[in-house]
Amino acid sequence: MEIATKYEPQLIENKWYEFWMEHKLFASKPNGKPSFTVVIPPPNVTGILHMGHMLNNTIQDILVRRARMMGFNACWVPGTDHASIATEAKVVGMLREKGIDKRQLSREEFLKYAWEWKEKHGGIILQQLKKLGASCDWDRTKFTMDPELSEAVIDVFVDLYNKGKIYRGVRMVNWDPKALTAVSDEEVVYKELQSKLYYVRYQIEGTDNEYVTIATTRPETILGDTAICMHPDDERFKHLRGKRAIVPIVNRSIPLIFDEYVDREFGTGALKITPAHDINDYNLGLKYKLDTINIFNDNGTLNENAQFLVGVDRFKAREEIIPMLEKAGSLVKIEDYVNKVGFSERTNEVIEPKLSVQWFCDMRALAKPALDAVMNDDIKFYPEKFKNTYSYWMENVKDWCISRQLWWGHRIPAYYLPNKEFVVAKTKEEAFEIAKKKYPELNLKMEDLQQDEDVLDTWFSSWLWPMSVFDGLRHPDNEEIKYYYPTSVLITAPDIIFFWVARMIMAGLEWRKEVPFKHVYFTGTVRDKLRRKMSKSLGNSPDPIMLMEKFGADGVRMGMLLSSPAGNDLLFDESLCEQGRNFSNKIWNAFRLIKGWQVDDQIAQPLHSQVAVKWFQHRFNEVLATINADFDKFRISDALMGVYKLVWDDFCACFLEIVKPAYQQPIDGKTYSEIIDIFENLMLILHPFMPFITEELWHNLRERGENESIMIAQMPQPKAENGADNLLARFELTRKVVEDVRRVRAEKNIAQKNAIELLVIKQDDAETDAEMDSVIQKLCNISSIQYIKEKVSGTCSFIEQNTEYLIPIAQNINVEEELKKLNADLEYAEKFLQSVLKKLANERFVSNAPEQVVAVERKKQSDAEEKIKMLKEQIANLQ
RNA sequence: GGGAGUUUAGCUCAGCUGGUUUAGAGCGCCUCCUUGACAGGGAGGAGGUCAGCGGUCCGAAUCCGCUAACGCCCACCA
Repeated sequence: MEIATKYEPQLIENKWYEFWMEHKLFASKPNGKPSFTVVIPPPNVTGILHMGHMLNNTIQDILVRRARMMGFNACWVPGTDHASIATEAKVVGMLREKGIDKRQLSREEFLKYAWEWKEKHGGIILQQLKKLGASCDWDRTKFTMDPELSEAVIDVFVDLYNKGKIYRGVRMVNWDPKALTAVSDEEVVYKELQSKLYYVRYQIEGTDNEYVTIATTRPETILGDTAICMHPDDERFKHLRGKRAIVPIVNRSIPLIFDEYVDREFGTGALKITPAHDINDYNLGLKYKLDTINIFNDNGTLNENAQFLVGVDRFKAREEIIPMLEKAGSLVKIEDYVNKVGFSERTNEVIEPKLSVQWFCDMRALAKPALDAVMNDDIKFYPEKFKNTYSYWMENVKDWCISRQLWWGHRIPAYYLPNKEFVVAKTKEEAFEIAKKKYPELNLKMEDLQQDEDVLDTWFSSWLWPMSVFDGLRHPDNEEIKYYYPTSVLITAPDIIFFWVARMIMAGLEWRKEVPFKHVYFTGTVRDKLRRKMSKSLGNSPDPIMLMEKFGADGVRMGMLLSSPAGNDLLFDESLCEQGRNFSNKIWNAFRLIKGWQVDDQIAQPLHSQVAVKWFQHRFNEVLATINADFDKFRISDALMGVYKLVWDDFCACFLEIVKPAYQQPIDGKTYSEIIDIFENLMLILHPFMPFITEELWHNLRERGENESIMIAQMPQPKAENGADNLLARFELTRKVVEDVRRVRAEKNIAQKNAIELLVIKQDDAETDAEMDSVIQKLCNISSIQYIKEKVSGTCSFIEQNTEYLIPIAQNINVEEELKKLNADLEYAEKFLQSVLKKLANERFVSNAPEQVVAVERKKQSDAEEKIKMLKEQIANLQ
């Protein structure tokens, strides 16, 4: 059989993915087995795959594949999120390119375009996930705006409203003047900006040249000022009590008020108050019953209320008002100033605090049980530190602004009546019935009901995701939700802990009285080598599809994992994928080697192969136990590294080198079949990490049925076997001896192909180990191992576990070099002995430390003394 | 301003309740090897006073304080 010398992932990845799909190996239905459920964090429906998704979904796939092989009924539910703001922005942009203005369209027309766009571009990301090997049950693919899921959203809204947890209110909200919608507090990101602090003086009413000077970063809002505020204890302003000031330019008379809110140290100690455009000013406005003058249009331009600069954008107005202030003699000075400005996460537009009527959800009662669930570990966070972040937010949770002034999303089921009242109901018909009963005097007709124009925040549907994908809200007793919920683990990024994780927990407890998942694994942020976040605008994010074409999906999966402990940022570098690809190739070639051997059943199994097989089985169990422990702690990178080293170092570099038959010689049948078993086990434990290559090789190892797949094969479990520790320890010593021999070979330039002799100094009563000797002989190309009683000349030597090994060499010994080496060893040993003696000489150590620890030190001492003695003898012999 | 972190080899990180660790891994680096699985390889090797200072202890990378540097999260400072 001809096998390519290099592993070519392109040739097999599609083949196996199709095979898995065809045989419905990802599909899950409730059955008698225990369930292992994961719901995908739904990516934006119009999004494309980025490195964060790669990391996140690789981890999910590993856990799901492993669970499946461990006998669980594994179900990974895929889907997408409608992402109202992001998607609507994309659609608006697309329409603009076509020369269509959203404002010219009716709601229905716009939504038609939006759905068309969604059908065309939606779900690309799910196709991309298939390249990665994601074993999602695709038949279950959900979209947050699917009819059933939408119905659940509306049900939940109505339910919360009826419970009094949803209310409508005038509030200062974060307004995005670009998206023309309110956004929640969590969707605002604050950035430091280099800006200016403007000092402006306001004339005191009724005086000629008495002024009060304020400092502001937003002089354009002066046009909406309705007061000036100072600290009540500030001596500088005592004389101004009860007076009024004149707003420059607009010449409005406003009161001077005194409140402890003002920081006397800042600026001049006097603060201008614009209740319509600043949250703090708004609160002061409420307290002192100030006028509220809204000077901005929704798009951030000034309106008629401003009287001046009408129609000018807020930032342009900020520039243009300066000469006006100067002309009025009001501008005192301008200073450079660094402050923090809120930006919309979605559009990167500067947020404008805006007073408006919005829908809110009261979070306090919902938060309490959700906080407890995490604090008492009903839900475990990995890493644990996120418990703190979570508890702080939950304890200080604020009401959630859930309305968005958009069209793409779930429309709020509130219906307004001619009398300005409204009713909330699932459908217009139901609302009509309720309204008729409530207001019989209105003689309502169906057309009189006007549905609220707003849609709900995207997260108001995502927080139901673990329930709604199983239709658990509309039909709480259906088989699916009872079987799959709560889900097993959620894999997500820490930046959506409040947006999503916290709210899912609240929703789960509110509507199912049960947590939505038992474990939450927070991945790190994927950054580039310079620690910069990967982003489209920086252009520092590699295209995952290209990466997979270059290194293979298995290689990229491994690359993603190699350096990503939970919660730590991952500094992504292509070279990690290269390492993954190299590993694929290493495995491929190990397979190639084995498949290239001729098998001869007539040959007896050599001792060294017998030992190697036994050793490897023990070693496999040992490593597998640590891998399982790593998985229990969600230390997935460590688990992968464990498999990596087992395959590369133990299997390829050590095991195969022992059992390898001589060139062009056949291998005995027993060893061969044992190697196949071992290789198969390695493929099994590696499969969750590298699904494609393992499936390919698993099929090539032996005859398989048409429907067989490694995906549904059974994962090996570590077996405790007698004598394992002893064998492993003996083998460790053997490996050290092998290394020593190789070092001597390297130092003396003796090629591996030239056989050498090994002499071992042993006392009469000392035991020998023929099994391990056979391994040493094989690995080091040693013609014979002889036991002797005394040192002979013309040899190089080394010491392991107080046994001296000698290698006769043909060439003359370089005494000087040899002495130098021995003296270095001696020095090291003596220093070591000294440190041990120092410890033992300390009476308090001997009396206070546990006996065991002291015994260990004593053993160290005698070993070191023995070694020093031998080294000294060697040195004496040379001189 | 508050909170929670991080700081260990050139790079990325392990090191769990202090004692077989005069500190480990992967990658990188250096030297040599390489017509017999794999140069995407093999063998060997060099790299660290565990950020700094102080304390507790018989014993500290590990526990406690302070200092410094760097992320992160939260917060209404004009």
